[in-house]
Amino acid sequence: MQRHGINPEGCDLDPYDFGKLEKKWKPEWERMGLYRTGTDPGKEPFYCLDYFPYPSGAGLSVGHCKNYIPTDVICRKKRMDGFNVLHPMGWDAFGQPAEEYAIRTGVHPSAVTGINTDTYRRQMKLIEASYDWDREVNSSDPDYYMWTQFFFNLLFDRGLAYETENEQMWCPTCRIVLSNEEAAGGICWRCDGHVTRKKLKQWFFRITDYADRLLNDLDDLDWPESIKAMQRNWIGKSTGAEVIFRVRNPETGNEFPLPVYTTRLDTIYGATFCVLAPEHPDIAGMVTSDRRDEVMAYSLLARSRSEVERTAAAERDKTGVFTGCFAVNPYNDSEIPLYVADYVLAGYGTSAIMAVPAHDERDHAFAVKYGIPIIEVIAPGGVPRGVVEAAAVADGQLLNSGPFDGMDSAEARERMAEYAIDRGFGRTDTRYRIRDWLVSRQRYWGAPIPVIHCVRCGSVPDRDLPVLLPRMDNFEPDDSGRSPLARAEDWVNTTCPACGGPAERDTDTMAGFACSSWYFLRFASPHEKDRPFDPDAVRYWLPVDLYVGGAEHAVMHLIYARFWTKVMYDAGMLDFREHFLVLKNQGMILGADGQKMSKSKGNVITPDEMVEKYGTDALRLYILFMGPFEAELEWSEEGIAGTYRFLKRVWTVVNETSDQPFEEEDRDLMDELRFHTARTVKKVTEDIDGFAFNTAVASLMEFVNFLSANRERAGTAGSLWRDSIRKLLVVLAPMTPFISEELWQRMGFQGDTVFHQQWPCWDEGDLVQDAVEVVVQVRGRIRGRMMLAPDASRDEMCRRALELDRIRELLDGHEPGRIIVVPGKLVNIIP
RNA sequence: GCGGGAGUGGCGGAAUUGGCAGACGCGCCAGAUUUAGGAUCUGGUAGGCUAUGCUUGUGGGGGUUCAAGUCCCCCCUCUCGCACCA
Repeated sequence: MQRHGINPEGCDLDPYDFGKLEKKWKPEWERMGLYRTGTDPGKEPFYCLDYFPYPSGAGLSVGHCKNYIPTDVICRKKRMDGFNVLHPMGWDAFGQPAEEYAIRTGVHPSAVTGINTDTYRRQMKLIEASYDWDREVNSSDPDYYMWTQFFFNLLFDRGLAYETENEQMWCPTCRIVLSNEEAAGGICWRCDGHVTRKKLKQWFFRITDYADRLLNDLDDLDWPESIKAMQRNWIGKSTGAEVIFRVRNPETGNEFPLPVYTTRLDTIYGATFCVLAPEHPDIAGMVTSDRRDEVMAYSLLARSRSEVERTAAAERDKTGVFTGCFAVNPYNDSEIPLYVADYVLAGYGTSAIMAVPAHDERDHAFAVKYGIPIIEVIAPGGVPRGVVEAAAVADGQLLNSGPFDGMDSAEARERMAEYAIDRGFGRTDTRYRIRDWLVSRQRYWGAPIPVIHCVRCGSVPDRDLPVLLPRMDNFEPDDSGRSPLARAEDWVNTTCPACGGPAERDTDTMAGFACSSWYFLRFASPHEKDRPFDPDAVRYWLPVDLYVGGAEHAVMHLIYARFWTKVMYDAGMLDFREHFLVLKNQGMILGADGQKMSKSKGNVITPDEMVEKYGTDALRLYILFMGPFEAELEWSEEGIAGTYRFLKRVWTVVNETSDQPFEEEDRDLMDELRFHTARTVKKVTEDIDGFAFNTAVASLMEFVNFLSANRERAGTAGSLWRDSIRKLLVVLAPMTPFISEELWQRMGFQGDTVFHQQWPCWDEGDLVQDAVEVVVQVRGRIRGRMMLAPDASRDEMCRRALELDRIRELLDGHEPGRIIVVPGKLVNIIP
């Protein structure tokens, strides 16, 4: 070992051996129960939660650490700040991958899940994440999922769960139906495959009833704007009007009411055709016999194509067919043709529209293609723009609109709605894009839907919970849309809880997002036997103070869970409407090649290999230091080597100066030491609280550089040096626990562990320096510098600046015209 | 198209009530030490020039100001999310 500094020759330091420290302190901390949830009645609660992870077979990569290490630092600091901290971990353990693996290998999913959770737990302990493992939960455990089923029943009892048969989003690869959120863009969220449709009877949760509250309550949440924007967009509130057109079949003379939804009622005099979605339920009655074959063929073709095909085709070209029928505009009794076209979506509005080609781009494209008239009815800014070439979508003044001519769009929408209400053919209406939450899944490895189907009583909730998942050997799904559970006949056949007659169990399981919609409540009292949670414990710990995870669940987990909380609030079970007050999304860690880490690309870095090579402390510190918490960053092995070197410098400087005589000889050094120590403590405190871990580490590096540069004089600063080391170790401890604890013990500081120390304060007085450098500018350009007292007067600053040789030279005898002075910082002279 | 975020050295990034651009780290260069180094230590490191100084410089172009990475206007690029939602 190379010797430096002041140690006498031959007295070698033992080198920084992270492996030895980890081996020494892990069992010691375990024995002390350092991570147990605080119960001190005199302390404030702090609940910090990481996203509920699905334990995949691949284990954790360093990317996951970007989530778990920062929250761990926050929790450790909060404990030192004197909070009772709840920092739990558990497993979102139901789900497809374990089931797929089980099908391939014949190992039961519960066994697969056990292996995977063991790996996750081991790795989380490897990076020394300070979870209270006594509170671990597992959503596939009957003690847990019986309460997921309990909440299903709660939703059922409150009229928020219903069964309906319809065309559902179906992923042919996963052989499962998907919720709207899981099939965004027609792409399956799990396998990225194209989604098709399948007609099935499924359970839904009525999340649309809560759309307005889900939208409005977003305003008060401290969440990333992007997530809030995504949720607002997903909920998609729009205000408009529903107007009833009459459809006349010229062949039969029959008339049908056709409600359409529009946000542009002001353009209704420009409606020159109407369009039904191919899925519209009443198509059959609104087609003439000569058009029937063509219309039905079109409707069938449209419905058979995947979402992605339909959207992609639609971007190229609009298609549709004439039904032979006509719709009558209730405002002016004009008769306009009725089409079926796939650019009108089923499931939104009334699945039928009035088309105004003059003022809607899509209608315009369709009208041009099929030679339909275009009538201009809006003049933006009072000037008709002409609508032959393209639609004019802006608001403006009405024309060609009978009694409404000359009105502005906004006013016209109101007047025209009143007109429709008076005459009984329409009303104002609010619509949302969000659809009800399809919750049934045709899979084995999930929480069974606790419903019994009885011919006499219908669908009856099973109150005898848990409804246990039956043990099965073969649970491979098929293309039928029937769950594998349907094959467990002994389990399926049961008796009706209402009438006692023979009945059958529902054979679907719940989507995994049901399990994760309440787990944050379970952690408050994870071992509660007779109820999902202890209300007192929930009142103490909830809402969650800090929730951290990736951005990928913006419109899935994060919206479903908010819905369940509101339902529980309505049921009187909770006294808050939102459970995640502060949400933060960590940025992804990319491979060294700038690509997403993936097994197939071979660029995955595991914490295991990094801990082996550089130690847990260096890994933790690098994750914190590599860049802003929210930023997407590339992994760099040179980077972690850098933080490892830093830790070695810490080790050296503390050990080399640990045994100092207390002689107060060097006043300058003492002042500097006080200044640097206070500045570092302040910066680290504020940066950790502000989630700016990278700059907190940078300031610690600066501080250690300062100590290192002065280590030969350490003994001349009296006890101050030792005090600075003490504070350094305390603020370093949440980030790098092992080296901090070891050096704390070596220094012989008071207390059983560095983690039981109070977080240090700083004295603002220490931050005031005797002299500060003041910049002197001429015309905004720096021409000189001078040292002055920080509280020097404006006059003194001016005088001193004008005395500088360089400045006199530049002024060349001229009087300065104007002088701007920023006290303690700068003087700017304008000649 | 709509919505969110971001453009700063060779690289990751600092700096926001407008006040020294490039903290800290990586990489690189030079030196010291070592049998050796992918170890350690010291110093240097935005570009240009006629180099103790001057000048240019935070995606581009304008503007406000004594002073702009930061504020205002226009534009470009990247990125993420949504996308025929009437």
